[in-house]
Amino acid sequence: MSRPLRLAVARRPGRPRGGDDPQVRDALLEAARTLFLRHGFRAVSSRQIAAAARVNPAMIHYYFDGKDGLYRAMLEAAIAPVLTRLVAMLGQQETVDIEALARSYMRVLAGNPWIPGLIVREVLSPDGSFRQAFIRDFAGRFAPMLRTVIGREIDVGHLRDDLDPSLTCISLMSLALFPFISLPITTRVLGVETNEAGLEKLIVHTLGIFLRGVARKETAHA
Amino acid sequence: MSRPLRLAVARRPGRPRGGDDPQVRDALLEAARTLFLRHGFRAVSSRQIAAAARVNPAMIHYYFDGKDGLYRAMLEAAIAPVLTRLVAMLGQQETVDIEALARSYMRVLAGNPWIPGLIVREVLSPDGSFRQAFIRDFAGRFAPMLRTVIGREIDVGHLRDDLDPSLTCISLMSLALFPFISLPITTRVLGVETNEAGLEKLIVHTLGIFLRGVARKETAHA
DNA sequence: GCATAAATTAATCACCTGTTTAAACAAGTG
DNA sequence: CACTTGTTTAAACAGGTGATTAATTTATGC
Repeated sequence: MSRPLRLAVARRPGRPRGGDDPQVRDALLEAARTLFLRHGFRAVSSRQIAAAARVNPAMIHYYFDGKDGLYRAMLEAAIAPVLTRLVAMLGQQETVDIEALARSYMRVLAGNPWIPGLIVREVLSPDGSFRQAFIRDFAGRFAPMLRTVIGREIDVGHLRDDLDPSLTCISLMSLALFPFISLPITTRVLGVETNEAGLEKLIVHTLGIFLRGVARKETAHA
Repeated sequence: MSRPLRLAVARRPGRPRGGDDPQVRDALLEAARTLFLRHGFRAVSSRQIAAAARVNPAMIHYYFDGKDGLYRAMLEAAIAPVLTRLVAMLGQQETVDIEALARSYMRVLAGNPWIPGLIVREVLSPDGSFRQAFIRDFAGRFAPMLRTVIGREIDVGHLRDDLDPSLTCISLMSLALFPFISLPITTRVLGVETNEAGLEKLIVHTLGIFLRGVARKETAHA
């Protein structure tokens, strides 16, 4: 029992044995993702994040140049994969099937439950700190793309010709996104189920509403 | 020029002449509404509110027992009138016209632009501090009511009989609410207009999508 | 082996937070 | 007049904030 403290301390000062370990950096990113997305940027302190990552608070400044930098890094790490996949999905194919697009979009939201929360907190909230970047890097490109696709469908005659493309965009986004951002409420006041079967029912229902809502009279939904 | 400071200070200590002035209290409530709804609870300090109200910070504790109490009072003052009106609107009439209901609901949102922001920040955001009360006092009553109304319309045969009432509720809320909470984004990426004409177009468009989406085949929309 | 660089710690910095206190002043009351 | 009550102020309080520093330990290059 000569040096009992050694066992309690996870890591003593000094350069670690292994080469360059991304342990500390990754632990900080993970803790930041959990805490920032749950409680928001201002509500979480650097000390809390460091404690959750079992790391010294000074490491935040060492690796990310402060709390702001950690936040930015966490946002990029969280958003980038999904974003690029979604944009690629829309950019690859020339003929876009709106139904398939909405379907995979909703599956992405259901598969990454932190996305709706992030959108609500950082994009839709007044003063959302990510709003500007979100508009520039994503919405600014995605929304006009979608409008173009819808406009073409209207011109071709697949959709009602009295539709406004922009407003139809909004309706589609509303139907596809809002159910997920309101999930914490609707599960409690409407008893919506979040399992796989419930998700599939939601998708089918939503697509049913939208497709009937935009279809020409002759082209009634199957 | 014996006591020049008197002119610079707006009010010296002591009981004011008039009876009980609600000036300070109201000034605090107004400043709180402006700042809280714009920047959120945590981002605004007591000193900022007091400064905006041109009042000593201690007045917050004197009148509202602290920042929390001021927040609660501000929420109640802001929500109560709209809330009671909306619930009364749904409770009075026995035969509910869904189209008229959605229409007036959207007009309320458009007429009180701070409501969408408040819902996003305090209800939909994770850790939204108003979420519990919102569910208990409003959504918990409003949503089941709406579901009942929709379910009856399905049973009567006005709507498709393969519709799920709960999911149809969500679709209606999505279509009616989301365009307003996403307005700061869509105005910039889709150029949506927010004037009276644009609002009317949005309402007509949204109702067109929804009513066609839920209508039976025979009962095609006008 | 020795100097240098990298990684980590404990301690501390200046500042801001919500709140509280003690006093000052004005009005009402006897 | 004295006394109490209500309102307001300036000042301070205890605690938390992000950021920084100096010291410490280890790994690496020569």
